[in-house]
Amino acid sequence: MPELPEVETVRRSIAPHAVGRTIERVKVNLPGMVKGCEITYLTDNIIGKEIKRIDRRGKFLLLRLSQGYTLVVHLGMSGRFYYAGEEPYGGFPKHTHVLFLLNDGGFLVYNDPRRFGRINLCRQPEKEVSAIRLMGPEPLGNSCTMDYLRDELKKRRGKIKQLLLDQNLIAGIGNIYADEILFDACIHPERSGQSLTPLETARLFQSIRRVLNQGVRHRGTTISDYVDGRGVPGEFQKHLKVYGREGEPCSVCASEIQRIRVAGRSTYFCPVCQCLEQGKGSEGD
DNA sequence: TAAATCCTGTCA
DNA sequence: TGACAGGATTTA
Repeated sequence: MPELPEVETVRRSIAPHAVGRTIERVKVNLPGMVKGCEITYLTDNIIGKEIKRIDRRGKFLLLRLSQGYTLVVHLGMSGRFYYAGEEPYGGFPKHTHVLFLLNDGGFLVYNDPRRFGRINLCRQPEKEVSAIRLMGPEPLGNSCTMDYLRDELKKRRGKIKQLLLDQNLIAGIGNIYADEILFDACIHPERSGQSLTPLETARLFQSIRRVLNQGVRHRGTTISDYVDGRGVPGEFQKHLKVYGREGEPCSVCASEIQRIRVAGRSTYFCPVCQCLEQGKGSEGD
């Protein structure tokens, strides 16, 4: 579910209810969701800590706690992380795996039907969590420059769609936004990254920033599961140009949107706007 | 580089 | 009943 815009929206919507609060109790219903540290380490050390700040790195939420601890949360494919002012009548929903009771009587709720997510407590996530350690720059930050993108595309192999999904190249892009970015940049998802012309690389760079910013502005994309930190769905699904639109007319040229499989993922594109031969050098991949 | 894997839920 | 789903890691 959650890509950069969704995780960023969760961060922003949860912060007003969590920052400044203290974690009074923690309840782990499904021990398997705690990965990367011992459960007892988490439960023993998190009690009494104040949530000082909430950061995001790629698709990770980082809850900075007092005394140097960080609660690391990844939502996987179907995870939800939200604030609830009180326990709902009839109890928390199915698949609520971890609960944090705050000192205002509210809860931070971690719910994940497919269990692909993870939670752990550590002191230096940027060093201890390898996915974060190896992660590429933030596409909406200053460290991700066009020069960086051009140089990386030059040395990597593979299709551009797959490269956009690689968190070690650029952090936070997932299947929906990769397709929307490539449509915005008029680049076929199966083009090899190395074959992009300087002009196309420049377009891609702009499209990454533009589309992700749009996603954040519309508070994320809700296809089915995703809700923000207060349980509110996003709006960007109303603005998707290609993702999930197989067979529908392209909003630009009215050609039928196609669906293919790239790197094991469903991939939607316009065969005319994103022509495979556009600016193509020679090779395939 | 691709496919299998971890899971449950939903839809055709 | 089978295919597929917003992710990431492991394996062949």
